[in-house]
Amino acid sequence: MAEKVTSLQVAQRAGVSQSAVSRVFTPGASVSKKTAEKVKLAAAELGYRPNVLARAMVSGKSRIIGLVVAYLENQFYPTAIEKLSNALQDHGYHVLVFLASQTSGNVEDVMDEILDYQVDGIVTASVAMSSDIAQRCQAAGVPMVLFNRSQDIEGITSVTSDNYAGGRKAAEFLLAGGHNRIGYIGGWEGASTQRDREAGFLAALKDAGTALFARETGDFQTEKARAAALRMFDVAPDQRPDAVFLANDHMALAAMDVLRFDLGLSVPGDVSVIGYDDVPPAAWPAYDLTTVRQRANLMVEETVAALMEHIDTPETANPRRVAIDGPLIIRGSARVPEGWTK
Amino acid sequence: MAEKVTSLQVAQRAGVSQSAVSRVFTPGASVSKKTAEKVKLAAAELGYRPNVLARAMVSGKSRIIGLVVAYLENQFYPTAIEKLSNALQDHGYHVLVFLASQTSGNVEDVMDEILDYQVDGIVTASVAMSSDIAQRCQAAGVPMVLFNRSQDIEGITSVTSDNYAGGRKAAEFLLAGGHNRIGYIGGWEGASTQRDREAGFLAALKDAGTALFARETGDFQTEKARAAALRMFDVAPDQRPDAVFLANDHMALAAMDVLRFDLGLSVPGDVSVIGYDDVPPAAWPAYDLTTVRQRANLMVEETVAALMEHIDTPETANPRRVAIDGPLIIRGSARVPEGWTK
DNA sequence: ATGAAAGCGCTAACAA
DNA sequence: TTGTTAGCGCTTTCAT
Repeated sequence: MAEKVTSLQVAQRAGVSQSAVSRVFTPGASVSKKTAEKVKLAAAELGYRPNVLARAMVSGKSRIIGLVVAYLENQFYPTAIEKLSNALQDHGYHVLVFLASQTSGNVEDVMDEILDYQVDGIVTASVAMSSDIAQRCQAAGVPMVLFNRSQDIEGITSVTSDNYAGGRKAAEFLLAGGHNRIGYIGGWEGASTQRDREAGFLAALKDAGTALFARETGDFQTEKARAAALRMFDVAPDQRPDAVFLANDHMALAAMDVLRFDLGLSVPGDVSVIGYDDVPPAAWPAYDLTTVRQRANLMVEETVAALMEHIDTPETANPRRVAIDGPLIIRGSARVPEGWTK
Repeated sequence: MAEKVTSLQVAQRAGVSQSAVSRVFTPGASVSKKTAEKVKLAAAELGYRPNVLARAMVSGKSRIIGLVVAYLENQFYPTAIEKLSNALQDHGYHVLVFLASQTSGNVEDVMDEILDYQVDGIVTASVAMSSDIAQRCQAAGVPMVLFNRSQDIEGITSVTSDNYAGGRKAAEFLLAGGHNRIGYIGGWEGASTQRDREAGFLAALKDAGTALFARETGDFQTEKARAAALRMFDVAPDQRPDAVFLANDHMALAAMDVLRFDLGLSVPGDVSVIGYDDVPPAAWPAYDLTTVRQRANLMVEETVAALMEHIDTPETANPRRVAIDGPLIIRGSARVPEGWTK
């Protein structure tokens, strides 16, 4: 079996020094055309490829980005991971995945593990971040960007959609549709997405002089969202909201099922439903969910750009909080006000 | 800012040799209780953590598993990745993700990149594998297991569901339901899952003396599956199949939408539909899809077990082809034959 | 049980 | 442009 081929072996075969080989495989190095060719030939014959780990040790750059994810149930994340991983591959980086679930300890432990791998940067997708952890990364000189979460921590870059504005859009649409018994089913209360979406939603309601009619929490989970929907809608008709905004599509889809199949209500005839994310199933005809789109492509682009900037030019890179505006995608699950078009 | 702490610094602070520190952080090494305590204290004070990359260089074990994925559209994969990553974390490994998409070159290039990272093992999820590549990995001494794909290559371990048996189950259920104009919409023809599912399906049909009524290809993609469904069902009623089996749920969901919303047909009144995978949306009331379940948990367990075996005891580990039987989950999208129960 | 010393495969000064 | 030399931070003999 073909054993590990080192740069030294290539050097010997090509009749050059080991460092010459190293130079040939280092983008910006100075080598003559002739040497380069000799080396490349020898390398090809031997099947040589540089050892990334050895390179990482001496150069201090592993070309690995640590990605911390909490859960993948919400389909927004798989999509985002795919795009993120792709974008980073184009920059010569690869993604090392860390799941911050119960079985593997808490976020703090995970961050330690990440740092052990000498990653060049960290992306946390929807994970609560203590300022303590953030500081440790900063101390270690490892840039971090929060994806789909913002945090009130000085000097930490985050990329989100404009959740506040998105919440407003949902409310304005419902208001324009003539609804006046409007409910809200929130996500996990610790999430900035939940807070900001609700804040925008409530602000727009308030601006219109309307009070929230009902509120429940679904914790971003299917079963809890179903339970929340039942609590809110399995009541006397005159106690029932005529519209509901849910903090994400995942919950909105579950709520639509409860409304239509458990309670026999019509959507949007009896109740208008709006979600947030615009995950693929939201567009499926069986749901046709009106929702605020998160522009995953843009969010990923900004994330990668920020990360590269922090890695390449740490001195000049300044932390920022990017909030990307997303459109309300008008479909059939909420009554369409006069003058608005799909 | 806290600079990088090395084992040497810890050693000096603890008043021991650098190798003593190494031993304390190496599970099976011999250190006295006293030294261990001194070292641990010093390490804690300094915030020392071993550098995984340096360890990998000398030990030859990176504790990194390369994962090659083609696409994450099919929701079976995100789920599987999450479980896989979790299981590997419990064994002290982490997953480095490689996407084998167009933008990043073909599978071959990706495999080279993976090997550059000195991974201890490779899992390929639904990726076509040439015997050439497989051999290169074997030559490099890196164990590989194929997840959800089998391949006719000598000596390569794969873990799949029992797709042939699953295909049979779908056919038998449809047959028992009294259907006699049965159609099949296949996935990407290069996939072993597609081939095996169809082979089992056709075999059961043949056993019953029934011929396939119609066949189309959906390539495992939403849009192509929609188009295939339209070709198959947008015809004169007497030319229309009364049942259809699709090679995965992703396509089955799309087909149900076409049937009900584009063509105004009733499911299962006019047409029975069966899918394969049992992804979460299959259970949603709006679809309530009858489907063959892939037991992701078991598949992941087997994958991890095989991988660990190949890594820990390469001599005694023998390649195997694991096919895990999965039940037919009877829901509402296909007529339930007398005597069968949900 | 512990320390000294020799690398793992590579990059990055530094000379030449 | 090239070769020589010195490490990167760690594990692992080998003595002691």
